[in-house]
Amino acid sequence: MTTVTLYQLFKKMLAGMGPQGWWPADTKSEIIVGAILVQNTNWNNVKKSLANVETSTGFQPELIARLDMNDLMALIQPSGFHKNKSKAILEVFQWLGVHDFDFNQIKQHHGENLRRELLKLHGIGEETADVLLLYVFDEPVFVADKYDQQLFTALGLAGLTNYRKLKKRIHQFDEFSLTEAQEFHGLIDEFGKLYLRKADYFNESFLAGYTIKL
DNA sequence: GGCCAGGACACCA
DNA sequence: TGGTGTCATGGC
Repeated sequence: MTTVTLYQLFKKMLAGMGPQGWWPADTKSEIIVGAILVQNTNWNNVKKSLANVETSTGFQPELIARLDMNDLMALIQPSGFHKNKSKAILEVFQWLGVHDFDFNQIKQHHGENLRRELLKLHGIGEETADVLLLYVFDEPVFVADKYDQQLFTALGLAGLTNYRKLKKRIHQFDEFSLTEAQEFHGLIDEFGKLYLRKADYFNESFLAGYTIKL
């Protein structure tokens, strides 16, 4: 058994898998729409919806904010939950529009309250809020999604049964730069798809035999 | 043909 | 706080 720190785990995964280039999108608007659409949904379904939204808006935030709810529902129908998700998308983009879709201005205006403000928006929960902080607002935060919980459980930690419990146990995240934090989340999710979907897969991975100390 | 995917929310105890 | 049902679609 080899014990690693969180940052050592990141380096190990980066060496084992290579850079993942997350988030896979060309614009911040595309990241936001994708982050909402992917909630409990396979990315392949999300891609169909993203293509529809791109065709109709070019991911111009002003156009997305002005979409008719029914039109938006039709565009994102392939990725499921289109009623909830269309509402979430419109709320977020109308909220962004208050500050002219200027992400730096929004960040400055809300300061330390940015995460709390994001959580007030309907359809934005803890994970999506952290994803937006990490990939849209350039804050090096840790995203504690289901794959993270499974990974850290496989690495020997007990009791990580939900988002907050894991999030609370991550103290020493300061050593991660922004790009490293973005890469780390991508690595963990891609690792999860390969090695965590079934119980035994982890033991076949390059992390078998490792434990983590937080 | 059932299961599930890069969650969130309302409702309940 | 913590657990459960619901929301929808497409791939396997």
